[in-house]
Amino acid sequence: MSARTHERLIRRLGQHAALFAALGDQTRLMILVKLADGVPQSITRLSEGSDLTRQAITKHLTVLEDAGLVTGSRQGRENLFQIESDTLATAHDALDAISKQWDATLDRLKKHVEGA
Amino acid sequence: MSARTHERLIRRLGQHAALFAALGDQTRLMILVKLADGVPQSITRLSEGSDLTRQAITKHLTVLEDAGLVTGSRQGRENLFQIESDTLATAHDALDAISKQWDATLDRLKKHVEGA
DNA sequence: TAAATATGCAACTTATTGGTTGCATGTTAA
DNA sequence: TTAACATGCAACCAATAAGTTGCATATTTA
Repeated sequence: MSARTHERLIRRLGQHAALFAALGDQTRLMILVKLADGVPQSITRLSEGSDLTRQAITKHLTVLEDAGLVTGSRQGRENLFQIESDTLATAHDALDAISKQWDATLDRLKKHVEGA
Repeated sequence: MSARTHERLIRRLGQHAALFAALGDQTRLMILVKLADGVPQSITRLSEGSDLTRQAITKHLTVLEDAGLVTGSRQGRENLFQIESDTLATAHDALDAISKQWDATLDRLKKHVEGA
């Protein structure tokens, strides 16, 4: 691996880490699940049924928005949030990158054991 | 959604959150990448090339192990760690669950717009 | 216009995380 | 049997995260 390739890898890891960190909270996953039906929802709406305060939910939404997982748009007195499926796909691909590398190793290993 | 289904969902979200949280750190992703070539490596080995202390790496390995992403086994005076690809697949599936729900919504939406 | 609604902003508290240093213990090799 | 090596354990520190309360502001609606 060249030095430049290595640098790129590091940078990408940083972005991915931020993404996973945003996903690494039960409340935030719950918010994503609520938004996964495609209907944009207000902060108050997203707070309903939770035992947390509206402000806590707002903070979580900020984290999700910074990670690019949701976007909010002010609509009158409401701030409607919706999911960003592309970013979700990015996280998906990051896991693929690691697991595929591992799978490739597994293949080589299997062939080796089989005497191929 | 029934109350029991809802409980299960919550429990699963908790597990998934822990998994993503473990993935949500640059140093830990780096460790996983190092282990992704399939060769079990000692703590000292995994610490080489990092500007962190061995103990810091040890802590990260503990987090990864608690999340089920790696396992360590003592071999003489070394503790050799290797990746657990199944757990990685679990995280993968969790993202699938959310993004597929979103994709389904998108499909319905598209059909609706197309007047189908 | 006045009341109700939805949100934003800021200060503050507590718990967790990421990191360190120092020292003890077990293992291998000269 | 020492010396070198690999790790484990514990105390400690600084920064960040998660949550709260209180108050201000903008937007509807009766």
